[in-house]
Amino acid sequence: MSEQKIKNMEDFAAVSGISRPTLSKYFNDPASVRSSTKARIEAALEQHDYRPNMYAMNQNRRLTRNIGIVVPYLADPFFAEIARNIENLVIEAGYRPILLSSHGSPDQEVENLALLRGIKPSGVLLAPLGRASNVEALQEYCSTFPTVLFDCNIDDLNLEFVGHNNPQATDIIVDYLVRTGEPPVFFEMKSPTNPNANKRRFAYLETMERHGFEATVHSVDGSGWNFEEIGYQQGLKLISSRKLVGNTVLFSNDRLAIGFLSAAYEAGLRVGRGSGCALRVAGHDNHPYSRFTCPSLTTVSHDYDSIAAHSVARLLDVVEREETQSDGSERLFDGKLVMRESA
Amino acid sequence: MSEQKIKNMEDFAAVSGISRPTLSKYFNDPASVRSSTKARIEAALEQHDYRPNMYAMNQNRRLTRNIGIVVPYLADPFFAEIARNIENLVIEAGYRPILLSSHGSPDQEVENLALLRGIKPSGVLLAPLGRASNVEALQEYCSTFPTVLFDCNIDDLNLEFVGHNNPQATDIIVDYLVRTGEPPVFFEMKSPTNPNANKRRFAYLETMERHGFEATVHSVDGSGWNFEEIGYQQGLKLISSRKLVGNTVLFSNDRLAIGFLSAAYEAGLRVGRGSGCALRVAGHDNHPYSRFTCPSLTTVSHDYDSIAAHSVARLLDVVEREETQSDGSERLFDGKLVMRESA
DNA sequence: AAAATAAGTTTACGCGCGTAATAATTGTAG
DNA sequence: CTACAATTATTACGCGCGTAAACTTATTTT
Repeated sequence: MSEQKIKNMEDFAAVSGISRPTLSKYFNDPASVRSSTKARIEAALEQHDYRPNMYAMNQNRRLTRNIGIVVPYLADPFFAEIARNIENLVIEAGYRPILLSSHGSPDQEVENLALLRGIKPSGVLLAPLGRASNVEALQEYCSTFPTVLFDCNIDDLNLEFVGHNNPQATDIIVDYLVRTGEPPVFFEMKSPTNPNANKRRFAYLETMERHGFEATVHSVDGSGWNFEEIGYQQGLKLISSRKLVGNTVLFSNDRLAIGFLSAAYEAGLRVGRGSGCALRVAGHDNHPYSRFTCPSLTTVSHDYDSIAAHSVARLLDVVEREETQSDGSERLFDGKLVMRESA
Repeated sequence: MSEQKIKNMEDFAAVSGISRPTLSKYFNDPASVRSSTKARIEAALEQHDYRPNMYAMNQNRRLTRNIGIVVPYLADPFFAEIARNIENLVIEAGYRPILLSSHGSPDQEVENLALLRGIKPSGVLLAPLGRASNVEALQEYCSTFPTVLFDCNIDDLNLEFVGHNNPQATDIIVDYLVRTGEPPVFFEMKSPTNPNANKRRFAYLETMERHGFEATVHSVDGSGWNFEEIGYQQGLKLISSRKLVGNTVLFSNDRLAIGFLSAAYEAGLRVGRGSGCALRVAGHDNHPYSRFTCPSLTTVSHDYDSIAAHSVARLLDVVEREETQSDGSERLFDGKLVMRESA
């Protein structure tokens, strides 16, 4: 490694014997130069350790190769996992992911998009908060760059969406519960931010009707993103007041179920499929921690891989082929039943 | 909102009636201009919606006001929580956080620092992987910008560090366990990446010796970041082979304990403080999910708030006052005992 | 009110790289 | 070996903003 200080592309052009415009081309897209010169450049790069100034680079480029990823709440392992998958796919495709969390706050969500706009991203993958989102503001920003929504759709935005097939997922878990015992009651938060919860309730009601069973919905109080706490507190309340109907509970998501299982344990209620059990519990999402609850949680999994892969693929299609962005089209992936011990 | 297109600071200077250099000063630091002009600028901003081009801005600035935050594994809620706290503090201080996860990979860790170097951050808060880290590479990069280490120290880097007081934390949890029942055995991974685990084992051995008890360490197989899985699998193995010594187990971290509790439940082993219980379990970290285990997990909490606040404060001290970075100084915050039901 | 100080304006240049235009070179096909 | 196409080199300009210097205006001090 030679010790001359290479502070810009001009210097590097000098020591590498390659003209600056060609270097510029190379850094923009290594495949765009002849393979022999590519080799020469890369040899020189190993010797001299130069990296183009990112700010100067992106100032005049139309394609920054930055991809924004915005999730509603990164401290939720569910989103952390999806984000991790998406990040890797974005990197593999030769782009640079920029991961932002809205921390459950609509203002932060808008802030994140504002930041992204300043960064002139090639595209953005957005999992919106949902009903809490500031739709007008999002619309404003999302019109600035190619955007694909994932996990949670907002119809008014009229953007491409890829997500989970909530009706189908609800179907298979309800079917399973019905086949193996009593029909389930449904446990949800009264006013969930995420519209998936509503879709699941609708699907539950519909499926129950089709089966000819009476549906029961427990809509509990609580707001925010501390779902386990809500499941725990409201679960305790429901159990101690003996208002819980039936012996099978389907939760609107795994995190509520995780909290509830903790409450059931504390209340001495045995949960599971066995004969000695008072209650069966099932969830939605296949949350990373649902394997380790007591008992392990029967749930229905998102097709994480497909959702991540398809979101990224669709966005890059729009970005690379400069496709006109199709409006409001939806692509849903089926859930898979995950049978564990809780139901 | 007027509809003239304002595409750069010059245009905005024209419509706002303020000279471009003054605007530049304002955007660099709003407090650096007279309050009357600040008001005029902000009034104009509401009318015309202009934001300076971030790339052009940062190209020639020495202080980009970007703060890099690198954590080893963001899908771990423990780090997600710390990162969230730190992000908020950084924003409050008027800086822009850029959160990156190393996803458990030393290469990714180096990649992250390389990316940050390209972004010319004002400073970086780094929670390294630990023993797996590529120390030489980190050293190379961290000499480029002010860096404060948190959560996990690497002595060779000789950087400022703020973290958890592992010896003290181990002391209080062992003390508590000893006071309330049998002395604990220690459960850990055989070759943990995180040096905190080693510090905790040392502290355990020392504390046990001081108490005059015989120490027992179960060092189980397993690598990677899927700690719950390791705690579960190895826990099952230990339980079924009846090799578990004593009736009280202290885990090197909560995630292992969470997995183990799942195994114990499955094996029909009742965990807790009560008379009908076969086993007491305690952890380290006060992981966000430790409240919701069955039974809830007795553990010792990091002083999250202080660690986050102090890391940020120290970094900004160095950044703003251009202090020479003190070498290798350590600041540790005491843990707090969290008594729950598992021990 | 005059002097001293602080803040803003004008002017001008540079940052590092994108990119267009033209000339020179290389590689390939006939 | 010649003719052609595909790359690369040269040259030159612009992007949007930071910033320095000299000057002018507004505010504070005495």
